[in-house]
Amino acid sequence: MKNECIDCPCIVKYFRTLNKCQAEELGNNHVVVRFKKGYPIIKQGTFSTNVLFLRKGLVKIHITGPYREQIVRLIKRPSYLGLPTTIGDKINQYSITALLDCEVCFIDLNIFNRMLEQNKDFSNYILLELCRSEVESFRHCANRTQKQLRGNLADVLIDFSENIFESNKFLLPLSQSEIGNLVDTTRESVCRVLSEFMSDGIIRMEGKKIEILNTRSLKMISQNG
Amino acid sequence: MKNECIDCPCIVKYFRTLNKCQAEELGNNHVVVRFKKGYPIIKQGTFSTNVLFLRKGLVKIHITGPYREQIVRLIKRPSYLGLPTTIGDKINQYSITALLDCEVCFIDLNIFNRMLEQNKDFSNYILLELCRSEVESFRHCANRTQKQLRGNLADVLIDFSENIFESNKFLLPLSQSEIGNLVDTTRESVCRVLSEFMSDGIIRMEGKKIEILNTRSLKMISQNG
DNA sequence: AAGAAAAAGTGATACAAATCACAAAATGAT
DNA sequence: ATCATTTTGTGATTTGTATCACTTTTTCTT
Repeated sequence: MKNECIDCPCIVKYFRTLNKCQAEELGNNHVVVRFKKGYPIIKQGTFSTNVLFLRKGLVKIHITGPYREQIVRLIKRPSYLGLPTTIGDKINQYSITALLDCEVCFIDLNIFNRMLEQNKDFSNYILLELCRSEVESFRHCANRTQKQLRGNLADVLIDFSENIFESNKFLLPLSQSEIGNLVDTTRESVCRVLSEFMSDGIIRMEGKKIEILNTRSLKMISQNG
Repeated sequence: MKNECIDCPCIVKYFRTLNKCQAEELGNNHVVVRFKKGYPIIKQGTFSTNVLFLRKGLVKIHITGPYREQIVRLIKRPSYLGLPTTIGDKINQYSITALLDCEVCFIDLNIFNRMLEQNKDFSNYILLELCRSEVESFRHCANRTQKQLRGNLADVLIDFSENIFESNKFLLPLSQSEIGNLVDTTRESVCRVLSEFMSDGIIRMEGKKIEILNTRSLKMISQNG
């Protein structure tokens, strides 16, 4: 499963284009690991000494709450994974699981820290990343708790089409109970609302393939709960 | 309202004790502002070029959601305020309001950035702060959406007595509708549950003064929803 | 390709909390 | 001290969603 790679295109290439730091610093101090769809990348409660960078695929960040599993957010490439916990106390506060086949760079924490220290642009960039992601979490959370089911589901569908797949037609890589975990509801309720959306002609479903037929309606539903 | 202060004890003193950076760097590049209970310190959507440090008092972080006001968290001194937004895109993503009389240091963002650049320990400290607060947000959010009202209210009371006032007897600086905004429910429901807690002998109330009579019960309620 | 396991669909029922509607009490302003 | 305003307390009713129970369909395994 593991395979070393000296000249892999992940963050090295990413930084080269963004001009964020000397890509050379990484050298072969990182490793690319492939994860098949559905496999865990990080497990809540475990110890971590690597910074992860998602160079291919899509993952979910989820935490085991008091009663059910809760999906906090989805992250698509290219992006760092779990920065706050790796930089923080090293104990992973959440799990990360592959929703599609993924390729993840594991960067040694020492190297990462050296980069942080030596490169102002880079550390600035990381700081900004953290800020953005916290604000993002706030918004996400506020929306979810204030809207009701139809609104939240509409949001998920819109988000998928706009940000995750950038098309109105996509293969939803989540089961209905996973969608439930994302919008804080049960599998059954997700099913019911999706059926409603279908019979209202807002979406069309074929297995896990979803096509959004009426984005305007979805946005309306998103707005008035 | 405003008054300059060259030798104020806020962050200067704070850093001196924590040995996080040369307190001198701040010099008189910061200003202390006092806010009376109930007054807004930062308003969502406004532009900010200062880093804030709460040296006295208690504040709420709240965002105007699609339907109601939502309190994201309470912050007591000593603590930075709104770091992610000030460091980020400078537009405040949430409001901050004084719950008790407060004193806040306004530090010029340029100075703050210079400190970040020049002092490794300091920037490390800020990085850690950000990480901690993000993870904290996750947990808070997950708990709230998974438990039901009684559990959430119990949590708020426990949090107040343990972290905010460090005593079982406190003057609750929130109205019932504010508590509602904190646990995502209505004023009426908060009232009802508090009454229940009273008649169960778990708490005692005199106006806004709340005394916790049975912490064990509260923890039980917190645990099993 | 066949059988097992997981996911999806859907009705009936239960229930926590929202909403509405007032009255009582507390707090602030003049 | 008095009046106005904001908070609190509580009942009656509605409602969105959870829960339970079962069937059908899809997906995975060997």
